[in-house]
Amino acid sequence: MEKFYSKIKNSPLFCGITDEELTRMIKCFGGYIKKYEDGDMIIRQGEIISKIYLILDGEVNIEKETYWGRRIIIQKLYTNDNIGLALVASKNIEANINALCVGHALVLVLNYDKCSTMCQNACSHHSILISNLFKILSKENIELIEKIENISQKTIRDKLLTYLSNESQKNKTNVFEIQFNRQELADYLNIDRSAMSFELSKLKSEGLINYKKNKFVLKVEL
Amino acid sequence: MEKFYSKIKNSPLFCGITDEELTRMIKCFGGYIKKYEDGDMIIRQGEIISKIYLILDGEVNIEKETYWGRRIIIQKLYTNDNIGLALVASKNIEANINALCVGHALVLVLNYDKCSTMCQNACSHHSILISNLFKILSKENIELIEKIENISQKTIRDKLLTYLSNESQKNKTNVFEIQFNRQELADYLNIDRSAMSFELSKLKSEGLINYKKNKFVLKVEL
DNA sequence: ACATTTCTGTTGTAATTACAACAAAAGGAA
DNA sequence: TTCCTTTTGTTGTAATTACAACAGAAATGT
Repeated sequence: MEKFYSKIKNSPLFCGITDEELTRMIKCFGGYIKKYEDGDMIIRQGEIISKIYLILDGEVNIEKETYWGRRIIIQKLYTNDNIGLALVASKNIEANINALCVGHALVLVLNYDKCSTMCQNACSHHSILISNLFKILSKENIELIEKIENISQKTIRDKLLTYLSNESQKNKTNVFEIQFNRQELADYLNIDRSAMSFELSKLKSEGLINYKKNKFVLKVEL
Repeated sequence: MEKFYSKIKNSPLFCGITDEELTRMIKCFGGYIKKYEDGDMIIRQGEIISKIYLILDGEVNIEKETYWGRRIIIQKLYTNDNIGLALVASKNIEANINALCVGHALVLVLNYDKCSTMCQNACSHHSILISNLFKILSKENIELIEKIENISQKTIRDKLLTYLSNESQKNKTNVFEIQFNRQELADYLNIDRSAMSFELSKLKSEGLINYKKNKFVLKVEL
């Protein structure tokens, strides 16, 4: 556990918390590290979540399956991201998503219940943590709205251009790498993969974009 | 202002805060009440937001306009909801949405900056407030994911059935009223209004649903 | 190197949708 | 009531998409 402290300390979750406090907090939270393998479900739709999950290493997809069996990718999470954070605040709400491990992953698991009941006002660090939770959720909120923008476009072409434009802005350059492979991108934008590939080719042949594998160049500004 | 205290006190934002504390807080936050009329922009895309907006009365649409001029309705807010809460946490982020008043509205405006800088550790109520902010954002987060589920369905029919099913679950009955008129619902689900009307008629004729104006009966379970 | 698997691109067709134009219904104001 | 406006429903057509089936490229293992 101790060898991860430097990593944990640098996460947004524990931002502003000193080393000594961190040690106390992890004990107080009953924190432990869990290893996940490819395809493992970290959170399953319908579960009640009372733990905070912090990704120390690896990649996690937040997904949903439609009634008709299609996969929806809500978002992709990486190191320093929290999994299903919004679910811990409301104690009686069932998870509305699945969290799936992609490849290997290391996750710090904290018992939020323990904290929120035990140290209500006792621990000085508790208020820092809640403040961090607020900031993290804010960021996630803004990202979800961006995703809504991406998938709300009318045509495949518009979805791609909006998505690429948003990625370009986030990377602050028109040359960037995207996080999804083609199938994942299609499941993120809710479109057919082959139709998407076709449209990508068309955009390339028209000179609006260029790409090779996951490296993209956006040659137009929206 | 005083006459709104009972209303303000019952909002999730000030949940768990006593009357005396409330008075102090509103003063400390530089709180005031603002009136908006139909079509007024409460938050405009691109603005830096440092205020907390609490709807005391009325209806507010969170919208976005696409590059190609279509309207996207992200969500609809009512009394006790906060407008653009996620935007205040990150001080340098531009608003990614518009907040439009629908009809008349009364909004309590609080200066979050003032609070977060002045009473960092001084006010006991500050930590309660942050904790409330976390809970509110969590709920909003879950609602955004639900919206993503709704609009991620493949066909108009699936979008409608998923949306109505989710509404039915939230209302805990299969007879319920929806918040949108037809055009708004179409802009929420990102589909053409007339095509949606057509599909609604079809669903009704097939006996899967019934409706009259905004009153719906869902006769199937997804 | 080879074989095998996974990922990506291409094409044709049937299904679905957007759009426009219009009709019908509902609601408000005089 | 009548007129006018807004909202909702209907229909035909052109555009877009999903889907299936396949081909080619890239990655992986032996």
